[in-house]
Amino acid sequence: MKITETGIKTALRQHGYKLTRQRLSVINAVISSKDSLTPADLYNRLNRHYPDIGLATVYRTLRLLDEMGLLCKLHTSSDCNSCTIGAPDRHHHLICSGCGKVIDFSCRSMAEFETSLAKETGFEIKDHLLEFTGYCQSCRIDHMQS
Amino acid sequence: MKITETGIKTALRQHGYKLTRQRLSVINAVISSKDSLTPADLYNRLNRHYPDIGLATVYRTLRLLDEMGLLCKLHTSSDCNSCTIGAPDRHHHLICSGCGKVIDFSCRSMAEFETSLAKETGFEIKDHLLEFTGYCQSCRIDHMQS
DNA sequence: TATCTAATTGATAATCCTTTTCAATTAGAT
DNA sequence: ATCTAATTGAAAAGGATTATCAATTAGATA
Repeated sequence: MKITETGIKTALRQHGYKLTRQRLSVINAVISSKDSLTPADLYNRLNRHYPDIGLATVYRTLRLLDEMGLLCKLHTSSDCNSCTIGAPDRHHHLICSGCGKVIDFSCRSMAEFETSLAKETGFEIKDHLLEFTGYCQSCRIDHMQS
Repeated sequence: MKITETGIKTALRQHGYKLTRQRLSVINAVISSKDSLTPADLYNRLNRHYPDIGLATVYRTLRLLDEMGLLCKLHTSSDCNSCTIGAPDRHHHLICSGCGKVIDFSCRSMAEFETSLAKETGFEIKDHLLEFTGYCQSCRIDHMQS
């Protein structure tokens, strides 16, 4: 299920949070980005068109999204605080080491794997995090040419 | 392949690093712990028996282990800086949300899955990170009793 | 629409966590 | 035993995140 601006607005209202200009601009920046963003990335990007936004508000809005289960944090080798929009309870990402692009993928066999792993180990699995890193198609070509 | 104190000593020598009391104590603390430890955890634990060790040395030793490819960082929901000994290039962990215990597991089918995913998406996969969180066998029992 | 109130904001200070600096110490070569 | 460069601990510096607080504002109410 894709998360839209409308969906997030609804979620904010349902949680009793106000729809402010600042929150909406942060949310739109996260939604419209193809790659993952750190709080500082977001702040810099927003500042170009909206010079008065505060860094604290960026952090606060991200925390809000996180609380509502609409933010997904990535954990690449270099950075653990960048994020994308998305339900964080099941992470399935391809992250390009070249350009930072994030590709979601679905994995039907994961549930099955989880079940057999739980049976083997006696572990009650509640969540998982699965991220592949490497080079996306266009970055592979760039690599070959250089 | 299990990583031992002897193995790490050899690695230090091969990289031209000196075998100091401080390094060995940090390394032993990481090796002997069943759950993952943050730098501060390590520092506090070491301080009990070795009051003069500096926090900076703990950080420096962890970085050294990381450089040599002997440290594996975990990324649980609450914390991204705890670590265990182990090759970090292929993460396969079960992490107990109750007691923090970390269980390694092997996954034969992952390579196969990786191949088909690469074919589907054109992505050249270099690394992955896979962590399951939940409750280990003994914590499940604790939960039921309480 | 005007008014009201509590939530929200930006700026700044405070609080982490981590790295750097530097003089003193020490491992390991000779 | 001596020497030298690596290593150390303490403290300062740096960076990221959170808390504080007066001013502003969203959204409810009349």
